[in-house]
Amino acid sequence: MYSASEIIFSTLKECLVSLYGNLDEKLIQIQPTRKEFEGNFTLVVFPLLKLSKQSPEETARQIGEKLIEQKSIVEKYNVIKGFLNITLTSDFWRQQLLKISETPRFGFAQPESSGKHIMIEFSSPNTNKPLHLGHIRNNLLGFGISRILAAAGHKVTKVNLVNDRGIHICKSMLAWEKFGNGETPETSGIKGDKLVGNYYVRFDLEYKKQVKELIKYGMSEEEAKEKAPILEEAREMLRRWENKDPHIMQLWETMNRWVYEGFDTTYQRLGIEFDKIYYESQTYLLGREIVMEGLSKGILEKDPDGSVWIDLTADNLDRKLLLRKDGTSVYMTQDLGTAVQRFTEFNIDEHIYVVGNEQNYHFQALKLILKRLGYSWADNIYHLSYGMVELPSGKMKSREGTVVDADDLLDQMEETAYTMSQESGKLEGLDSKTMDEIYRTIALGALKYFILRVDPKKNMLFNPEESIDFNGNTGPFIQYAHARIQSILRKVQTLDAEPRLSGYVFNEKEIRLIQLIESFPLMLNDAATQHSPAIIANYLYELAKEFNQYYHEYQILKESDTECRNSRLLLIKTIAQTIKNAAWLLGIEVPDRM
RNA sequence: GGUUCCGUAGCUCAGCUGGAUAGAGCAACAGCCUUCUAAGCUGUGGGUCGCAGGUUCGAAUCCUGCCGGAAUCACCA
Repeated sequence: MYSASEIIFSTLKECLVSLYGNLDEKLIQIQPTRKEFEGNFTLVVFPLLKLSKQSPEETARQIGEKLIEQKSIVEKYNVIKGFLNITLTSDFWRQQLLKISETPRFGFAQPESSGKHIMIEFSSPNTNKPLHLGHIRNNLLGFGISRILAAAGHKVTKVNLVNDRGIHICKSMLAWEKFGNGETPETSGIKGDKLVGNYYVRFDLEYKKQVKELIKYGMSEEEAKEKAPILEEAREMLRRWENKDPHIMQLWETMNRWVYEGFDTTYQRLGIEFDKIYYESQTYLLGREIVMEGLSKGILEKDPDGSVWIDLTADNLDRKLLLRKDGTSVYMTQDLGTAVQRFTEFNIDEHIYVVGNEQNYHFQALKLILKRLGYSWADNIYHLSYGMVELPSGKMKSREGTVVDADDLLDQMEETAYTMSQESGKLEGLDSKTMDEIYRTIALGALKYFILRVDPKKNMLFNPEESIDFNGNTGPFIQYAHARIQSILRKVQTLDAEPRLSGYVFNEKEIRLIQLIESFPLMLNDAATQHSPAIIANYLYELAKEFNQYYHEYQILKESDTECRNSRLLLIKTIAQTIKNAAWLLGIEVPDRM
């Protein structure tokens, strides 16, 4: 079907051509009419004045008259300054509504119809600490974008590259060996990822103590930080890991397993899943061959000490290390390797990395290096760079324990949902299992909306003192609108007249709602091209708010005129459907009652 | 110092591919539940869109410069 904006565009174009002859399409500027004026669409006439050679008002009137004369879908128009406000007929909007209501997944493209295969990497946790609010933002963004891109018709592969090796893991392992007394998730009753995280904090505590001690004995701070015995021990452990020392390998596997079990619980709770999970312990050697090849081609350079570099100063970046003097690889080397592997072996067209903005420099360099090495697809790498979640006290730091834990936050929110629900008594009569499910849905919806409604690239603030709100511009607000509609629909068994034939004339508010529903595909498209779930979140809010106002102002079930009643029922049913679809893109479920 | 991003109401955020009188929510205050779910609705107060120039019929939006904040510029990942 053609959208109203497409129709109004071609309609206007036809009229303008007949008035002024052929013209540049860019001159036709159409926007939805602002709330305070009458009309559905507005044509800005200023750009057309050169053609009409008349005043803005006269030009607008001329075009308006032409529209009325030639087009039956145009009901009326009005002119304010240089703006031509056009009102389309109620019947036109009814037809649009009918078509939408008959398309359950309205706005969604056919699966994989674009022919484009996009890989998206997100989450990518370290296995030495539990997930906190910052990770939640990463996960929700990645998952949201995946759904949005899939809905836009792309083939999407979601991957998670687990950072399961390195010095930071050894720190947890070492602290556990030293201070753990054999503690396990089973013996302690602590969730695996938290248990391991505790030892990461424990390590840092000990490390700081030792540094302080060394400084007291006259060492410089810099040297002390470098030479603390426990850090040396951790380094030694990493060396033994790299040499596959059986004892270390076993410890590593055990503690990682604890973490994975913990992660799985949290992922499941958040409703997040992946198509493929990579482990860095299996990919960290990738990229060396690519570097060697670049070296032989003279694109890279070798220093006297044997380390390999690329000089990016011509592009305003620095010199970047690709292989250490001992020949081992660094972070960048591995990323080069995995990128080449994914583009060539999986034949993907685009690769999105959901990674915090602290790594902007890294990804800028990554793209540039790949380009220098001759990979033309380097331009199809997109770094979805998102801002930090900050606390009033500043950044979250796992090491220092100043984080908002993902599980704790969810628990707290479920508690809020429970309390609010008990107070309202709306769920009375349901069994406790169903009720629990609803609390979970509301808590999750609140959290997801809270995170996703903010433009990804902006830093956002979370104040743990003020718990996440369930009123106003929130997830539950949107869920509530849906539940209200379902509540009405539950009470009506059949539509006792065919809405298709109805002579009911929609009022302004109703047409605004239809127009909003109708613009959903545009929003989806915007969200996909801009990689921004926030666009969908804000759209949802607008739709829910508009509905709530409508709900308050007009009767539906009690409307005696059946044509009116059925038209309204069709409208709200379609609103519910749209809310559900849009919320799904964000991973937010909408309950039928709450 | 270089690079990137951000700066809109007391707070949290929309709006930014140039269009009409800059919007929401929270907080404050005043109303609305014998009427389809009050997690809602209505109203009041609250703004130098960081500052200064420029581009033009028109700038919160684009350009330049400054100011303020964040991140980054590791033989860490």
